[in-house]
Amino acid sequence: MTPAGRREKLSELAPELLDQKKEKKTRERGLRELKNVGDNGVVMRFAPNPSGPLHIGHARAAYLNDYYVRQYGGRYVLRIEDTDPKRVEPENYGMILEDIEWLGLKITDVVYQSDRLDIYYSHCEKLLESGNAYVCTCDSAAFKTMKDNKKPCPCRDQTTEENMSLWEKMLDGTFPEGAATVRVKTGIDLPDPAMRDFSIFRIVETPHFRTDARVYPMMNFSVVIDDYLLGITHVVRGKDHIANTRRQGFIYDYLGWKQPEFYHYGRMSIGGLVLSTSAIKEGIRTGQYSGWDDIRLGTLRAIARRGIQAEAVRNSMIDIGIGQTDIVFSWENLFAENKQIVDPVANRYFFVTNPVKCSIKGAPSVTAKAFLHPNDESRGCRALDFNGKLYAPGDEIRDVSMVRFKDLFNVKIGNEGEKPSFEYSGDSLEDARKEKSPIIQWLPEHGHIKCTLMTPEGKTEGICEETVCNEKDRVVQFERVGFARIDSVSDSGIVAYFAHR
RNA sequence: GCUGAUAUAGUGUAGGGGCCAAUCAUGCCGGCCUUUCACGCCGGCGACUGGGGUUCAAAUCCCCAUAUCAGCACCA
Repeated sequence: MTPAGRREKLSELAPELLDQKKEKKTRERGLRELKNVGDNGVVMRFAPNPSGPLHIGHARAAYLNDYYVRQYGGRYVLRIEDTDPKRVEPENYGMILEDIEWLGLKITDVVYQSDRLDIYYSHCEKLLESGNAYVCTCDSAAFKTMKDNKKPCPCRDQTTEENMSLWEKMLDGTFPEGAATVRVKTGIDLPDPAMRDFSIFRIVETPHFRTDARVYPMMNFSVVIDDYLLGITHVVRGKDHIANTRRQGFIYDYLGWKQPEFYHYGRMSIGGLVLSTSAIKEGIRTGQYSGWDDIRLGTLRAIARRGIQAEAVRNSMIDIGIGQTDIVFSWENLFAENKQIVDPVANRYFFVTNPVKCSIKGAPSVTAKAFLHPNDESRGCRALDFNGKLYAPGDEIRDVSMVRFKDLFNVKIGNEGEKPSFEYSGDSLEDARKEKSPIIQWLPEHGHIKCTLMTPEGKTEGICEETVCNEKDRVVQFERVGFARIDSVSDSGIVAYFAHR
């Protein structure tokens, strides 16, 4: 029974089921509800540290939080966590902002932690004064040994006055880097070693280009202060922070503050890809990668360059959701999302690899018309002139006796001695179908341009239609090859980056 | 080692005691449509980690095992 017949039959038997079916189809993707959402919606945050541009892992955090802000309304705070002078570089700030722009996040507030050191200091002093923190001057390795054996270090018993004076010495430069740290008193005999008297401030002598401090808060401290002061209501972050959440709980308690709601999603590994910023940096330095947007990388700028749309990334991330299961990121699924977005808009063009110039005997000179998009004829056609000769894909005219050049005509392929010969064989599409001739792409003798198709595996040289020059920065579909973003157009030809089939 | 988390088709997800011989997407296979091996449409394939327990009833609750992951940094 044909699909139409089925539908007709169903409408006779049970018309209400037709609607049901449609409903299923349009089911929209979504995430689970958040707990304790107030009348004013939510305040969420995205908090990258500026050690490099954003990558696909950041996109998950960014979009998950973004989703809820859009869902419930409220504010979305971008917080630049730049409290490690050793890992912040000026150019990264700009790249992060660009990446966020590309992602299309609904950011409402932007704060830099390096602007807020005084706030952290004053709250640290509160903890010191209430006896919930102390300045530890032990060697870090020695402390670790004591901590591992549930033994308190001598500094733990210092008086408030002693702690305050040591704190002053941290700030005024008396202590060199590494000589002192502030610890929260959580309990040195806690069953979980990760909870025991962890550090909340340290001395770093490396200069910071945005501030001239030498004492910096540790993430577990600054995050608590900021989340509370900025009114963050819900935090969605990776499960690598699950211990941090519990650590931060101590600080919330000591300060008498209520915690936001926390959600921790599972680890996401990205198959066959270098994500570590330090490794990428090294690769760029040695010339192994062309830059942060080298298409072999998982940075957002790299996947953007390949023609992956931000919306496709968003859909993928929402689809993955906030489950705590560890997952393997699927390029396949991302590509499918991207295709859904890009297919209706991408113009179609011919791309020919390994081009072979063919003279077609007995063929009339014609101008072929091919739709820019087969499902939207209103967009018009490309015109491809044929004047006796054309370029055919070398690999596809071997071992066949007849082909149809798409939108042109049929050609019989014979073998005269060593060289194949080509003979016009009519315009009839039916004939080609009858013969089961492959329908293949081709390019005019004049009116084509060199085109290099870049893929993560390497480059493919070929030629494509001249008018592709007008598609710079857009995604096109090279028929039977796949979708690609036109990256550059010059006299020497076109460079396109392959996205996916 | 200690602490904690998680385990549903190849991949990602839904389902949180009976409506589950388990959802949806992707993938793969077959068909239809088509001057692309695209898109669209139709059909099919494919999974509850294992073992105990609770219960009339367990993918769902409990315990154990196994596996994986995370944290135990003066990084974030």
